[in-house]
Amino acid sequence: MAILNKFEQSNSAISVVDLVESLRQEMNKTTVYRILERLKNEGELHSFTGKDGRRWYAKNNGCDSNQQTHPHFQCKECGKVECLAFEVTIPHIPNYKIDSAKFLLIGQCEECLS
Amino acid sequence: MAILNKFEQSNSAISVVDLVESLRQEMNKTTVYRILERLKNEGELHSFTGKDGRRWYAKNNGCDSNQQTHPHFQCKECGKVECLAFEVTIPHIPNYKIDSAKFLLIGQCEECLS
DNA sequence: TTGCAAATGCAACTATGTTGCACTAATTTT
DNA sequence: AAAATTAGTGCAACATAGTTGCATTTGCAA
Repeated sequence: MAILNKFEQSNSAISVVDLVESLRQEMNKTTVYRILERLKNEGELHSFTGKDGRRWYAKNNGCDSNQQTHPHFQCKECGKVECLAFEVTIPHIPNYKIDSAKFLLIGQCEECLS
Repeated sequence: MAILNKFEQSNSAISVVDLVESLRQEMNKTTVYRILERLKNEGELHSFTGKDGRRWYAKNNGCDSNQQTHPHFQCKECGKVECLAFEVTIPHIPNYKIDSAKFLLIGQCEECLS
């Protein structure tokens, strides 16, 4: 479907805001939200929160166990978000049960630095 | 001032929503937002985003350099957020400049587990 | 064709957070 | 002490992300 296409074409994460906007003529925003949630439940996508508290989605390329997670990077200048290609071990805390972790790095990307 | 008191009394982080609510009779929500931002700039507090994208604040107990950050933990049952008492090294990425990092662990806290 | 379930559209709503502007301290200056 | 500047507060209106209820459409199966 149209939404998955968007993720095939770009390797970056895409914000829900952008998706709703760019699909405005094809489908309703409620539909976009619902499809994204479905794709997440089906394991095609994963979601996380950007530096401003808005939701982003990205393709699931295998990975993401209970022990490991990959960080995301957001450029504070252009706003772009990427999945970083390495895994981080989720720390263990005595007496707590950790299900998942969100690791967001904020800074400047290659293009914005030059 | 009244807001700092709230943070002295509790060691957990406090969500802006809770603060606005609990101070409703003493001050306007705009004022709460502004004071929180000021305390953050002055280095008294730090802010971050909870699992649902809402903003939380917590006391600054020294620490938080450019190289290290402490993770936050949010209980998915009771919603409580805590600063974790250890530091995590912020990874270095070639050609990128990393300014800061947000590390949020999600799971169940001691009380909710028992 | 009929009937049912899943998917979509639409409008209204909720909630977080922001902004502009007026008003009120609190300080400083003369 | 009076006037003038500055910082802090309140209020209302706004902006935007995300959700919900309900009606309508679509697709598929009996």
